[in-house]
Amino acid sequence: MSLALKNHIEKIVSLTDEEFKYVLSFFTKKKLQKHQFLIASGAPVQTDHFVLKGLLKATYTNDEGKQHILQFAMEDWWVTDYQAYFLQTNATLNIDCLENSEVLCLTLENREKLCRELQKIEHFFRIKTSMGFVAQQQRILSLLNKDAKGRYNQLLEQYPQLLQRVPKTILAAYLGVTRETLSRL
Amino acid sequence: MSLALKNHIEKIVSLTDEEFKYVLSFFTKKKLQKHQFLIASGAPVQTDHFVLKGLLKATYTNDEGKQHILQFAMEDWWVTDYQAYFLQTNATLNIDCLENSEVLCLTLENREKLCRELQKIEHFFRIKTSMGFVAQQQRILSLLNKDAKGRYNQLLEQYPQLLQRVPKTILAAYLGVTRETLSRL
DNA sequence: TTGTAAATGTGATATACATCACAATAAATA
DNA sequence: TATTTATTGTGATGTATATCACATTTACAA
Repeated sequence: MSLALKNHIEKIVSLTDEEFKYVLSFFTKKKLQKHQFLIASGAPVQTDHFVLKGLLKATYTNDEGKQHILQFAMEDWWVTDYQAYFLQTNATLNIDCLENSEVLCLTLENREKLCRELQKIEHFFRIKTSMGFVAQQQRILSLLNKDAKGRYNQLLEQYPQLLQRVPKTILAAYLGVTRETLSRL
Repeated sequence: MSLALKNHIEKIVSLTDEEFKYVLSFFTKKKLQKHQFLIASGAPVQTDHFVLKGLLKATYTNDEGKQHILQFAMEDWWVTDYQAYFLQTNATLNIDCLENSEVLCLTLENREKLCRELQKIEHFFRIKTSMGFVAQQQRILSLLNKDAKGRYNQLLEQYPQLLQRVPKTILAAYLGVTRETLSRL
């Protein structure tokens, strides 16, 4: 249900039913299977995505083939290759599904049109992005400050659900350690 | 000169002289000496800051007394303890001056008022924050991906000016290595 | 100028984590 | 169900970086 999006937006601004209907008309729904790619490195990035259902991961693979996870995205989260999306360049990230998923897609053009026409939505995205910015600062501090164990414990505290849904191999790639190290706790 | 702020904003939206005059009326100017604190850990965070002149660092000090640098801020950059600013809680960061500095201060109340009254400004902050978000994702990838040398080289490439203005001891705290390691390149 | 503090370089050693290797389960798929 | 493929644990060893210690240089202040 796209009610999820309405509830999500209304945590920041309230919308009439007509307004929300209008907002929703700018999105398209997409269903993906586990292991399917939402964004493939090298390809243009058309859309940002609000996750209705499922779980995805955004990863960067370096020259030596080592994969690092920039973010997870589950229900009510947004995910895309933001650098490529905002600058309209090709993706450097891969985003794929850890579970069957369902997302609402928003092109940059539609996002900007929506923000122009409904200041409430521009407000929503400004506040949302500010909160995302703060969350990322916390992640940076965590990487600077804490060792593997500390980062693992913090992740458990913040997102205990992830532990149930994601294999440890994958968690390790998010924490920036090898699966062996994580296995030894 | 606060022309710097006008030019800065106009990279994203254009403002008439009257509009800019109005915008500027929401800011207050503050001058600081080298070593002076703009934000002190534990105290409330009243304002966000646009740097007119000088150089500052935002740091987090952990339980063992080790200091990590979350960001530098020089001319045309914005800096505050964003978590504390947006959530109106006490600072967990310290922000102090590496050089004599001059900043324009904007309270959260004024920021929100300005955004409400002038959509252009809400647009400006939305875009600005989105770019900041992207820059931080790059920093996270750099911390996950690169070793000390790689991160150092990237910093040199991105901000060669910093090298002239900041002692290596301090750069090390930004890169997440000890000064000894950085000294050995 | 002289004295004190900050910044830098370098050695010796310790440690967290990576890497490689292999085995044991658990889960997905034919 | 059987067969393959992913996930996890654990040992042995290597390596980047931390830590501690001390000397040298540079900046700042009395």
